[in-house]
Amino acid sequence: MNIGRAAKISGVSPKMIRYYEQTGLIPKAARQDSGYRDYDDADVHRLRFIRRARDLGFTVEQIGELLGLWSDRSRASADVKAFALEHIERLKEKMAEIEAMVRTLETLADHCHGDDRPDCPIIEGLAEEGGATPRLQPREPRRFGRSGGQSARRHAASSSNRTH
Amino acid sequence: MNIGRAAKISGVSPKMIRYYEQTGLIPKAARQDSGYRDYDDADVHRLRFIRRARDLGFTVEQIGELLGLWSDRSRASADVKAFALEHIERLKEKMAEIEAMVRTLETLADHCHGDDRPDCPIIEGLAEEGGATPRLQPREPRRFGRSGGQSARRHAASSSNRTH
DNA sequence: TGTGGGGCTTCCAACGATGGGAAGGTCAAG
DNA sequence: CTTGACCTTCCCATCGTTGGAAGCCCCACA
Repeated sequence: MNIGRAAKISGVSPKMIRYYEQTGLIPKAARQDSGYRDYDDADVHRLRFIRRARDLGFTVEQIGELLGLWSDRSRASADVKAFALEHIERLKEKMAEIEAMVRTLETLADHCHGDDRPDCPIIEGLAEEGGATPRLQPREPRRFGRSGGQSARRHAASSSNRTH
Repeated sequence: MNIGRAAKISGVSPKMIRYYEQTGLIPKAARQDSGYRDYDDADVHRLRFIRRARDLGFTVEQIGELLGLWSDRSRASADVKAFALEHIERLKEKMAEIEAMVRTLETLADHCHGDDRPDCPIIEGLAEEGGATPRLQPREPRRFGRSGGQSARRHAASSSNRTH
């Protein structure tokens, strides 16, 4: 079947399928006479596996390991379990980080009148001269990107005139 | 003061300070005769503000808005509060997503013996033929990146011989 | 048989925030 | 004057994903 069909039934976009192939996560697809990639049920099965793993927050690199564990019929279930538990720990750390943010923000927001007067403990908390807070996470990227909004991307910030 | 000093006392790396300037988040820094960027206490104050906002999970774009709210002495505290509450909602959504992952993974892990036998409900859950699960989040990037491991990247997976 | 539209191909760029590093200028202490 | 720490600009990489351009392929319909 064509890549579009495989994409539809696996839930992985054609773009990503090509990307996974390119990076070596999946083997190079067979080709039809036309040059089109050709997928069978086993391929789609693997793609669905990948998609589920992504949905559970595994990185592509980790999915490579999971695929290895999947196809390794001699590996112990303990190996898989350890891998999963390790990942769960990472996820929980991430949750804890976000939870800390939420707690801080809610505390600030609780003290904010939220009326039409200008003084605001939220902004003051950010602007605060004293404590600095610089070593809360001295070397943690922490990122975790966006996720909610799927629409409205495009031309992010190219203006370069902000406080200017 | 030089950028290095400003970086140290604000907690924002020199790289990021230049990046923020380049993208217009902060105005162009003054320059010394040498061509070095020159920062005063107000600049550092703003950088610290930015850093705290980052630590609370705001994107650079949002921080631009926060800086606007900060310097706008006529805006209502309700505006700031609404902005913060909106952000809190996004964070909670993110937490909920991660929590769902954790729950799924823990369920799978609970059913896994974790011994030296090969059969493993975790892998089977990912490989599962039936339900598909494809429409749990039909169009959600969901990403949220890495966070724990900072070392070990490089040459991700270029082998292209995996299940091959 | 021609044609149109959709699918496929590859390649290149962008997103966001950050770090690494090269090539070169500046400064202060020895 | 040299040395080393700092600064400058510029480019590249990360990670997963999407968008788009230029060009080929395929099928259905007239």
